[in-house]
Amino acid sequence: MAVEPRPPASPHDHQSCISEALAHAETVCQSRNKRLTENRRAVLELLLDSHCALGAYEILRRFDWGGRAQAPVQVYRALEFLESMGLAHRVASSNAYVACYRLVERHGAVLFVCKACRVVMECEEVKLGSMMDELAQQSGFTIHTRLLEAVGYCPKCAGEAEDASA
Amino acid sequence: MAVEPRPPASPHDHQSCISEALAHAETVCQSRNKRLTENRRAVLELLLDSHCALGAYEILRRFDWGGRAQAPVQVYRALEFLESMGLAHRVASSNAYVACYRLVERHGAVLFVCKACRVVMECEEVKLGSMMDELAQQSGFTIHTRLLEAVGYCPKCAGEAEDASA
DNA sequence: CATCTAAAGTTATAATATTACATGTGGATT
DNA sequence: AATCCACATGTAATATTATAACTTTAGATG
Repeated sequence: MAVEPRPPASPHDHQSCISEALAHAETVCQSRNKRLTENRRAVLELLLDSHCALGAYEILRRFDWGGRAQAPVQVYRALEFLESMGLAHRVASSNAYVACYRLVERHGAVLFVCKACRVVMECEEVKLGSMMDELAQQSGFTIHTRLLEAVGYCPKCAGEAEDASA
Repeated sequence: MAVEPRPPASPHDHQSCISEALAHAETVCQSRNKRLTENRRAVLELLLDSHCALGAYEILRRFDWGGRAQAPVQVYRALEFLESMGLAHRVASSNAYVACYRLVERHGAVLFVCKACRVVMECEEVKLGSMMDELAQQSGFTIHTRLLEAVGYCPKCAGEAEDASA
């Protein structure tokens, strides 16, 4: 259960990080016989751009509507699709959405959400997930989806908070 | 990390379960020098009544306003207070709120939320919590709050789903 | 009683999400 | 190519969830 190799707070080749994620998205969709349409792709790109949790209406505002009316429902539809493909995650603690940069199909995730800059760091949830399954089994509960989040400060923002108080 | 001794799906003495929780609430508030006012207590009682996740507006509708205007903000204020005291939890997966029946101060929780009947079963999160802490530490993240939920079917509703399909 | 603070009251509005129905589009089938 | 179908999009309206700003009240304390 190691931390992902590409923590957003540290420097990385963001362009290739994005293009790899997009290529992966294409693959995932093809393999499941779904279409990564223009809208869906555009929303994914918007999300991929920032490593941050964005609200649906923030996406809506940034979206290039090309003359069409701004329609929340379009954004939500794209998000729902991306989630179902494992290409984005809902950040329940802040009613927001974040792109997934991991090139892994069908996975759960632990999300570490920074209160200050909204960056989201994603980790594997294999061990945590199976522990929850165990707990569930003990009580006869049937799990469909798991939600694992922590809210706090990313390394960068934690450091800045320290500086300010010093 | 055993399942709580009072799983809501199984029969229990609900009256004493409620009154114990209320007594505990009084104690907690006193020990922290906070007031469990009428409003706060009334919202807590509403929640305690059902073992279920209720939306804020559901609480608002069930609330006895005694001639006053129905005000969402009052409900949210009470909920915020109860949460801060560890007497209720926000159910992030469904934007709802549930009473806490555990007589333990200042605790995290794993919530198992039934999609069908909305019952919430709460477990300790000690082990899961410390695993998350470990993960966080590895990546330099500072955790303030954790969110651990599973959505699925409680034993009762899972059974019914089986019956229906049989 | 004067004063201070936490809580409640009131009104308005912001932010998030969904429903319903019409229209378009790409791919398979004939 | 014409037809059909499933899926995706377009559009409008509305439901649901949450907060902001400001006033008034109630409880504690000197």
